[in-house]
Amino acid sequence: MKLQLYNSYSREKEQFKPIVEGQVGMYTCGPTVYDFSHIGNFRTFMFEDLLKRWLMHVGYDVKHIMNITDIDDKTIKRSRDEGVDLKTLTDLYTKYFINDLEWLKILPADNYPRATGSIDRMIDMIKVLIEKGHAYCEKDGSVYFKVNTFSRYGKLTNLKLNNQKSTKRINVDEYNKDSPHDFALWKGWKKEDGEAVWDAPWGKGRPGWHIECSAMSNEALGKHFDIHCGGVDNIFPHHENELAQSICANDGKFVNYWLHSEFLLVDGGKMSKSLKNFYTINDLKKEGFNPESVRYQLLSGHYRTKISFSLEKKLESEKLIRRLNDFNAMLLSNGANEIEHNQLPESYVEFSKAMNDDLNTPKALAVFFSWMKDQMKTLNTSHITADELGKSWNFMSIFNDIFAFIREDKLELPKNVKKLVNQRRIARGDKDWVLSDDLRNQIFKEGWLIEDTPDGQKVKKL
RNA sequence: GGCGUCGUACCCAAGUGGCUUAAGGGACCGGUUUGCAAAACCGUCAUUCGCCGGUUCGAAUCCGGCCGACGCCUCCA
Repeated sequence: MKLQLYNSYSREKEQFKPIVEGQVGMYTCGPTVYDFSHIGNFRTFMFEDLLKRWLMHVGYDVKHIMNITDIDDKTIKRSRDEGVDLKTLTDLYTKYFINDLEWLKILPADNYPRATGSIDRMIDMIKVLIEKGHAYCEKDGSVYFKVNTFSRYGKLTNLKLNNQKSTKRINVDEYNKDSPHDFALWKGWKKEDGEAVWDAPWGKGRPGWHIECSAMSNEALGKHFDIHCGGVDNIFPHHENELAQSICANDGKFVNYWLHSEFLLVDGGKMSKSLKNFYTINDLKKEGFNPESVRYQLLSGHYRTKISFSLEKKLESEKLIRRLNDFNAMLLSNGANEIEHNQLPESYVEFSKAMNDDLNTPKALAVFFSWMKDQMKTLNTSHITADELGKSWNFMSIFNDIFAFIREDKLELPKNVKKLVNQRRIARGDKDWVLSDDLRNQIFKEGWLIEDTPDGQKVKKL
């Protein structure tokens, strides 16, 4: 089975075919760096990471670009509120963002272009749009995209413009646009914008939100590329507008596959800063999460279904991660990694089929776990051939290349814990079970788990 | 008002016409093992897929109605 991906544009699963054989150009909408990103944001980035890892696994050379939005209403407001200049603020939160990605073991993009680095390209595109009659200038120096000049407008979103209800968020009187649906390509300078200002032929100001992605994807991946991802909330208006302006400016094709991940819910509802029902990576670290169990929580539901994040699921995911790591350790202790082998167990076929079916991770995980159970049984109860071990190791390695659930931290026992473990070894030799149990409790309180095996004590980090 | 998604065991979650008298994970309970634990293993855990009706030889899966949850409709991943 070949890779099938659900394309938001056609609203169906399509077989994936890259523009250039063997290569994939992938653009993913990155964060607005005015604050810490939360776990909901990371769900999307995790999905994109999964997609990229799978594309790489099936043999594609992936070029991945993730933009950093460092100029918009929120960044400007925040820098004004805090009295910090815009660049200092956005540099800081960009750094935090990259650190969080690293902690979550999300593979870095090939490039993280910043919006402020592509202003010239944006101005060029806007110029073209004005020349072609797709955009118009207003007295205040703003430039708007004229939505009714693009007949396909609304196709991605499946919205019929004349059928829309006016919501509180859209106050027609505030704008001097021809139509309320027209969106800003360029925003004329206002006093609140301070020094966030660039010169353009139609007046000074700053870019609108959507034009940055058109400009940056264009620069990095060309006018026509394979995959564009984001969260579902980006479909409208962001991606719809991006698509319209890109196609109109470039007279042609833009993106072949639009992929969107669903929301992450907390307490059954959408995360929002105003409800304070969101977690940052720092919050999760404080709660004692390890990156692998966060990865598991985010990847154990299909990317197009809403999932709930909860602290209660922490135990479930940790248990699973521990079991996986035990299995991995078991393979290692049997020397599985030293066997040269290029075959895979039969279960891999089913695993790969699930992944190729629009990244069906719950199914793929089920296949792997079920296989793992059989393997563990064999390892525990009977002899396993070198041939089987080699195959198992290959599957385990591939699995970890995709999901990264194996903990890498080399855990050094703290001195005091080491001492307690030694004392316990002696107590056990003396069959002093009372002392032994007491020491086990003490070690547990230090955050380490003791398992007694025929080969002696095994110590694991909780 | 328009567009759309979803409702499967105590919890999470696949399956979308016969291969399923419903995967996988977690919790619970019983057993093997253990000095006791832990881990591991074995067993148990939905005659049933929100409700009602229809299509069909056959439906969790298709159609209709109802109930419930959620999202989008101009700057939120």
